[in-house]
Amino acid sequence: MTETREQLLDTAERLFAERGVDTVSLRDITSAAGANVASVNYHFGSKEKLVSEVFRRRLQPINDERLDLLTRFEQQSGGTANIEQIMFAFVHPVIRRMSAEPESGANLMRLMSHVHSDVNASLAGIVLHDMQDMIERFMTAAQQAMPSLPKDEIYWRAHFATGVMAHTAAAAGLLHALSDGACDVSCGEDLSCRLVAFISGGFHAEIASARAAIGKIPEVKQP
Amino acid sequence: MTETREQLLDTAERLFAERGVDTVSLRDITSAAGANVASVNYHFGSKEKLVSEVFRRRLQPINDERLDLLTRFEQQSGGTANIEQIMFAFVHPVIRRMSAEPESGANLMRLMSHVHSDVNASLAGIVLHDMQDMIERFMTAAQQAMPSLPKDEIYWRAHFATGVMAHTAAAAGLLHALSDGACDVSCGEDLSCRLVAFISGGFHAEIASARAAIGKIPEVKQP
DNA sequence: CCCAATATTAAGCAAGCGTTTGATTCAAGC
DNA sequence: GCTTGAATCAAACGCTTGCTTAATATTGGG
Repeated sequence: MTETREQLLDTAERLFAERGVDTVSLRDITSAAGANVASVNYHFGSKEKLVSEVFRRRLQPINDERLDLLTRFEQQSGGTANIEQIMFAFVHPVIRRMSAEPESGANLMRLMSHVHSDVNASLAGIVLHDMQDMIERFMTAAQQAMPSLPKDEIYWRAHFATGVMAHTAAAAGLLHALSDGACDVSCGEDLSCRLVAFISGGFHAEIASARAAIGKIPEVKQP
Repeated sequence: MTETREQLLDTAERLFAERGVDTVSLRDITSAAGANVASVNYHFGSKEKLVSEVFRRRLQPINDERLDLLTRFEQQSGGTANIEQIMFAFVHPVIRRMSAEPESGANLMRLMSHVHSDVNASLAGIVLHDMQDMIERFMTAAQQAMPSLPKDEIYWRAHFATGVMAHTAAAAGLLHALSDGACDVSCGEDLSCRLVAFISGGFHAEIASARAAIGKIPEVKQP
């Protein structure tokens, strides 16, 4: 029967999202899924392979949709997409899923945050391997969209952009609490555009003029 | 002797930064510190209290410096700081430490990332309590600097800004690898300004014009 | 010098971990 | 109706976890 296998994946995904990969035991998963402790090792071989499959199952369609969306923007614009379009293609496939199905979407958001923080080294290794092609594709697209920026500056800002998305995913509940419920993540396309606006604003920024706006940097007392 | 206590804090900080709080055992810490397993419970009472103290010890001076810096910017500008100054005051106390002492600085960066991702709920609870005053102070300063933005929009963008900094902290090593060493975090004030430029660019952005730049959103094939 | 307070030690506790095993159930194929 | 292979099960394996205990070592003040 393949039903138990699916049940294990669904339950593991939910628990990983709620409490993190390292703090969820096989017994937590199997008892919540109504299965035997041995079923994970029977169906997947080990806990690590289960983890890998949980992430792969969600990330693959997202990365496919990202690439698809980027390609269509490029075709639509006659070869080169602008930075807003590139970032929308990167962000929206995640946000869309999150707002379409609030409960499983929240799981996904929190799963994403585990991927982007390289705390769990083996996890990052597993997942990033699948994302490498997509990352490269988006990097060259960004370089074409912003030809005046040096390559390493592109890297920095893409890094910042990833941070915005990952953190939005990771700490959405925290923001909801801090803002007394005024901010939540249920309005998909709006949130995508809000994210894209912020990130693109960052990409268009000039360091020199920001430095000028800061002005004189005060001395601080060193303890 | 207070020497063992200090040694435990230093060692725990290093190991937490390298491998995360949950995956480091008391025996890992004590053996690396050359102390007995029981010493943690003797000096701190429990593992959780050790964790709390590790974070508090680093975050308190940073938050103090953030507030100090913001106050001086406000005095210098006659009451109201601009968004670049506010974000510099938020970001620089972290970045400065990181670049001043690369090894312990890297620890700090990765520690910060653990704080900002609310994966470990109890950890977030412990640490955020100490940060609440600082957060409130910066939120009202940001509202004064950007009076045209609605309050919840300020929340969103502050949330994004935190994400940029946290992710820069968390995955600095990852960026170093992806960019073949072109990007690293050793140039303190430069990096602070780079971060401030990106974040401030995001704060100044208009959602409507970003939405316009995206144009027609292509349909994607749903699997 | 001695005594009390502080600090460190080895040993062990119960509980939980991922994984393995060998028996049992179950649904088809001949 | 028996056989075969896949799926599930209870039980146990060896190991690590955070924490406790009771004995020992170290220290500084009277």
